[in-house]
Amino acid sequence: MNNKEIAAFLGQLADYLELSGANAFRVNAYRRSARAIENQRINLAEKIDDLESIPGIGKGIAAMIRERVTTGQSSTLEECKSKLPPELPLLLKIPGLGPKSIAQLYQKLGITNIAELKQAALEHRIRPLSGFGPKKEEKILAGIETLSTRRNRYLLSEALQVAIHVKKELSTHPLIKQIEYAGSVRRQKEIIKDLDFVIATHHPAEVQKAIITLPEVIDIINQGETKVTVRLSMNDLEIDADFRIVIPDSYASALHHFTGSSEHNIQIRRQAKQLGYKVNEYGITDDQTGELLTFSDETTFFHHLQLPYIIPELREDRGEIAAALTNTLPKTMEQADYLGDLHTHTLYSDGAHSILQMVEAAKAKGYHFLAITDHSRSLKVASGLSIDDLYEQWEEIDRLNEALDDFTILKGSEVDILSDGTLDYPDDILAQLDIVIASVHTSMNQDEKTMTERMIRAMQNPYVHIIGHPTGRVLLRRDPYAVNIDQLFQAAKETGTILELNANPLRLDLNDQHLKKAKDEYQLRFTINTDAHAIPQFDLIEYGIRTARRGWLEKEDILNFHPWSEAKQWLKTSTVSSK
DNA sequence: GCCGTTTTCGGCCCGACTGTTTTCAGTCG
Repeated sequence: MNNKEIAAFLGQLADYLELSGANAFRVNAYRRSARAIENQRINLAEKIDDLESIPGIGKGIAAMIRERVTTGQSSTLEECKSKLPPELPLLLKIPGLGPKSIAQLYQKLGITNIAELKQAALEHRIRPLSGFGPKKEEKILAGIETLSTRRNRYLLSEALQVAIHVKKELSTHPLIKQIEYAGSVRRQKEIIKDLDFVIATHHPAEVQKAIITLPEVIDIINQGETKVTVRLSMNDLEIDADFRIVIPDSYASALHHFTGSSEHNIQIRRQAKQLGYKVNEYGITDDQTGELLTFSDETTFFHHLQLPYIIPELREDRGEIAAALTNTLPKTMEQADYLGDLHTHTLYSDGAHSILQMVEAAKAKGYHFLAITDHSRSLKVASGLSIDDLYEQWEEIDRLNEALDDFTILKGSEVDILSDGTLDYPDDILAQLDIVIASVHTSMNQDEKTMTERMIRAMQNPYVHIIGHPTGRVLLRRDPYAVNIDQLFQAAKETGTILELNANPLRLDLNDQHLKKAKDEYQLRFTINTDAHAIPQFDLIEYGIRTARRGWLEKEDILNFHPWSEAKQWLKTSTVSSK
């Protein structure tokens, strides 16, 4: 049983407890413990006797985890399940419905699932309950409809496009002093549910009017004095957006507050409390004097809490406050220092541009090197290169390299890992390449043992330098391969194989949490590449770099931030290598 | 249920908005 499963188990307990009217702090204790476990570096099953050393886990929860891990059962969970219908927690997903309302619906009307709730609402049977009325009834019906029909998860790249556009539209407004998108988009999370904006103005009423009359607004969901929620439609994409309006003095605090994450904010407020302060979206209040302090920017806000500036990407309550207190935050990498892409495709396989065109685009971005890594021969759907094609490509690269100063084109391949873990080119061919990325593109449904062994076998090949998109997920479309990530990392460590962070916003693979784990527990090294199939995709590197920041990586950990003469020393060396 | 430079009890982050109320509970972020 892995940490994720244990965390899910505790989350399930929290849901049931909440629905049965348990003390909110007790419920919260379960949720906190679930979160603490998700962030644990060590597999809990191996730490089963020492669970109480994890902050947030005491005797009670530790005992429940032990029972669940060792027996596969949980008497507490069984008891909860025997008292409440199994589908009741699903009602928590309906917007506007919380534990109190659901408990009442169950107790008074015997509602146990969404279908029954819908029926009761349509028959106006929920109206007489205390706290319910016609509007609530309508809201519930709308919520059920939304749940079943509307898309409410977006790629970072999709959400960011809307956020940037709206920010630009409003920033020209004469009464808006400052505007920024906040929330998960600013933290660069890979999947976004809704947008958040913070606006500084002395004229909230006029600004509100400007917001609700934006051409993208198709629905006004909430409207208060300082907060308005709307539904936006742009590029065939509909997404909710919260706007928070504050006076300019409060802007920095509000920006921090609405950037979150909420778990990060809780930790910030705890830190503040220890210093005798109270933090809210308007500023920091001194407990002694009652004075509200405001800040010109987030940096001075953090400094007042005796912390260095923490970049938004790190604000996930994964230890950033503790690291800030000890000055051990990762050094922030900048895109300007990225020296070259090591995973790109050209017309030779399924790319859209020639080698020369790709090289010119790379030079224009200020790169110093570029690896051409077209697909290998068996990947027919992507026009994989035969060995003869490869020879032809090498000649072209040699010719181009001769004409280039201060730029190096590397001969590479994204070679397929065949279903048995062997590679799609023979070793004598691989040995002649500057850079070999091995990737899985076929038989993606193998069981965990088979897939893990397959990938490890590929890493054991002395000519494989990098594993491309190691988990194979495609966000919102395809699950990762069934691969044992710890075994994969261990093998990478033993074989000296570098793991890729594929920067395409559909992949972001490895993800932030994997990166942190791979660095902390296995001291691995990484490469960030776009996998560009066309020139504009070079720009996707920004998603990779920001995901790497979320994974607590630093320049030093990443191949692409080093000059090629240095970077190539990182690659696995083989005695038969011709290089 | 967890926790302690406020230490074994009594707190636990903080505020906006809605829809229901007749002063506020519930939900959300």
